[in-house]
Amino acid sequence: MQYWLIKTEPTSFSIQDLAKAPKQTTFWEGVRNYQARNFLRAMKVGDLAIFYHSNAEPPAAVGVAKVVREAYPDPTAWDKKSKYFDANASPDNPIWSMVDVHLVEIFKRPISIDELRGVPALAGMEILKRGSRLSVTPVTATEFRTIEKLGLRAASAGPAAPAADSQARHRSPGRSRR
DNA sequence: GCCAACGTTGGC
DNA sequence: GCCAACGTTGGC
Repeated sequence: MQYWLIKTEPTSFSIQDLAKAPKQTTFWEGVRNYQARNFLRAMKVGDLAIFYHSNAEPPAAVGVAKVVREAYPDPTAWDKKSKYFDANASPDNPIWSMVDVHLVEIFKRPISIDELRGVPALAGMEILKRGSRLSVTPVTATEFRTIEKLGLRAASAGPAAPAADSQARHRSPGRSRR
C-alpha cells in the first residue's frame, strides 16, 4: 500500500469534475513526464492519493482518490486531436501510461499550500519545494494521514473558512517579490 | 503578467 | 555527450 499526490489544474479537471464523472471514476491521462509516468506505473489498485489543485486560488489539497486500475497505455498520446498528442507514440509503442482513479472524499475545506507549508510533518513533501513540477509524486503514510486529517476536520467558524464560491477573489497588486 | 525552476531539444 | 536555447509549469 502506497500513498501518492496527484496534481491537476481545476480549470482542466477538478475534484468536482471527478465527483460528477460516471462512477466518480476517471482516466488519469495526459502525464507527459517520464518520472511522473514511472510513479504512475508503480501505483497499485487500492493505493490512495491526495488530490491537489495547482494553478488555483488558492493552490490546495482538496480530497482523496483511490487507484482502481493499474497503469495501461494512454491512448490520447496517439490521438492527433488531443492536447496530449505525442508524435512518437503509437498503439505499438504507447510510451505514456495512465491509471484509473475513483473519488474517495472531497475535503470539508481545501487545505491551501500556505497551510500545508505551515505543518512541520509535511516539510519534506515534493509539492512544497520551490520549482516542483511533477504531477504525480509519492507521499509518506504520515504525510497522507496528516493532510487527510486536516481535510476532514470541519472548517472552524470565522473568516478563515473560505466559502465554496470564493474563487472570484483576485490577487492584490504590487506584491513584492521575495 | 512575471519569472525561477526545470525538462527537452538540437547543434556541434 | 555537452550545454545553450527554448518551452512549460505554477506560485506569486
